Amino acid sequence: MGCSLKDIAEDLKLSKTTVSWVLSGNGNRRNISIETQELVKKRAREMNYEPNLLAKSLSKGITHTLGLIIPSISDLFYAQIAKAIELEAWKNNFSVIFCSSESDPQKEFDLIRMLKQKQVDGLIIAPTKKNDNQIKQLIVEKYPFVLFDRYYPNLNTNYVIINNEESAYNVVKRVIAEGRRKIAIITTNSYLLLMKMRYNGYKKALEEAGIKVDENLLIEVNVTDYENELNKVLYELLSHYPDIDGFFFTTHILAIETIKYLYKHFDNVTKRFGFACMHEEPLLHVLAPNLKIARMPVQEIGQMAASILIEEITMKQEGIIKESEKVGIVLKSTIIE
Amino acid sequence: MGCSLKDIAEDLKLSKTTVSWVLSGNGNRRNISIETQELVKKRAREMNYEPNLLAKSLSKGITHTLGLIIPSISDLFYAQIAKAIELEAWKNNFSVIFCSSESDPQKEFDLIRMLKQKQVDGLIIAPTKKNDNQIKQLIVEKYPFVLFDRYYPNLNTNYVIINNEESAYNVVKRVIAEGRRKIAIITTNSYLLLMKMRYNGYKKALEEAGIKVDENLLIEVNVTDYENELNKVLYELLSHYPDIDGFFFTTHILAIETIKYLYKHFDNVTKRFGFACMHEEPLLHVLAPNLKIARMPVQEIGQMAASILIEEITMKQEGIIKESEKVGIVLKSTIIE
DNA sequence: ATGAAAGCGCTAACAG
DNA sequence: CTGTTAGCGCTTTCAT
Repeated sequence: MGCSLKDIAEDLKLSKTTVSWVLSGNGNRRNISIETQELVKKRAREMNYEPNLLAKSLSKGITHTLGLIIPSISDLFYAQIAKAIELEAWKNNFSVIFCSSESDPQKEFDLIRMLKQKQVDGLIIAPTKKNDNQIKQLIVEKYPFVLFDRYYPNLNTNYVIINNEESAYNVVKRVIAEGRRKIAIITTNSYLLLMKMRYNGYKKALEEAGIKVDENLLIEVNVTDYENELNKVLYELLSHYPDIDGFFFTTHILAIETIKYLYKHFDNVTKRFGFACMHEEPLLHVLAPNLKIARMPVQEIGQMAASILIEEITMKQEGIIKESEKVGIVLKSTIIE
Repeated sequence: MGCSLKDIAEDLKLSKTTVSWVLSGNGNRRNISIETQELVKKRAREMNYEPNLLAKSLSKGITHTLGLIIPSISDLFYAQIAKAIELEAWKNNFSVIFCSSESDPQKEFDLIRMLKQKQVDGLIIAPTKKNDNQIKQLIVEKYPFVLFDRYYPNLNTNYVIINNEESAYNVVKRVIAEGRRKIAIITTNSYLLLMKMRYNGYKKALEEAGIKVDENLLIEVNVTDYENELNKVLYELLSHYPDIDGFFFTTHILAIETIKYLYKHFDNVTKRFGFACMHEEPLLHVLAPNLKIARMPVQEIGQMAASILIEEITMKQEGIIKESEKVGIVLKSTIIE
């Protein structure tokens, strides 16, 4: 169906080389006569020629494709970042294969492997695992990649994260400033460093205000089943400690579910409770106007991650090996109240 | 870095052919001795062999990659469908390159072209254009693809859509049943067939209830700038027709923005107005408990689209050409009140 | 039971 | 200015 370089060459009684030069835009640099160039281009158009990028990639050793691995593309936070990544990639003539790891280490492993086999030029990963040999392996192989959202502080990698501790601190501080004293923290995946940091921020804010940190007000739920789990856990929490007057949510998903729950079971929700959460969700602020939000700079996260990666790929491609000059970026959230 | 078939073959003093047979799992079928098979596999493991899928694809003519083109991956509706597509693809050993067209016909065009050049085995598209030559071209070329969300009724293609008219009708009917009589419709992209269908459903519900359809209550906004536009337009609408007592939104985005606006400018929003909208958004229902929703079967849409496409690709691959036996699927929404 | 060789569609060093 | 040739890594027909 599709015609190839060879077809054009034969048709024109030229060599594949010549045709290749002009069609890949190197006609002038290679001193192909203008007439020949025009001829080839014209014929290519007539024959509806489309280059086979697969063949080109195999030959040149670059696919102009990135691999993106995130917990789930249907999570708005990651979807927004994915969008920014895609845009930046498109600007640079890259496309992206997107993969949801489902927070499953095994699937993450398989995905990375598959993407490497498909010869993507680089990876952007929000890793799920605590300590990862595969990541170390990537480093050893000098495979270009950048981590975001989560990272490994003791590994020398590119990464883009946000100021988690500070954000949490700022937002909880504002809830305290409203006069709330008994603030519960709802969290998940606490084995992740970023969650620890958010907890630390929460703690710091309380301590600074002279409030004792109460372990009983720390609630952790399992992400995979939070809808059910939260209902149960919140019920217990609020019956044992009916004087709770505030919540800090370490993710927007937890905020959504909890506020839903509260609306179902309490009146005057926003009078009774103060709220703080990480990441903005469109309607949350309407529902709880007193909510303090640390808004994530999603565009920047995606844009930075992609451009850092593409930069590294390009360098590598051109043989410029700037050994171990990895870039780590910490972006700031915006506090909304 | 990575080693190839050839390396293993040389190392083992075997031919590439033999190594290829066993590593691609065809050892038995090709009568390679068990010992040789074990030997090869062992050595491959030791040498950390990973197949180059690019080369394999070029050779076999199948990439096991799909292209997905949607208006925007950061739109929750599309993100959910994308997730379902990805899952179904993964099950069948396919991966997917995702592309946001930004509702820009030119970008859509370029994306389809690029994906074809990258030799994706098939496309899943939520097309933006009214009438599309490129789509017709795909048909001529027998390029596997499936449309969803939007489609071209006069073209013989695979498609997966929902019962737009009926959904709109059902949901508006319920608002009327609550006693609302002056129901405005907020819509966008009315050139799209699916929007026309939703409008028809709205109209049908009104007419059936003996309510005159008032053109002045039909508001269309431009998606690309709806935040600003909506504010202005709603202000005017509500000053001219202060007795409006209900809204039907043809997309969840419009619902979100409008309800935000209403909460800012009115008290007793849910007493004063009845609401109906297409597609579910988590918090909307909490904010407006009287909202009638036509919930889209996002999982099914994605799952169906992907499996239809993969089915067709597989058929084509195996040379089974079931000429023009395209499948069109109309899924039903679920009404929530 | 295994291998030689051509081919997928493109690039690029080298020749002339 | 243009062509020859080998090669990217894998598959597959046809020999042996």
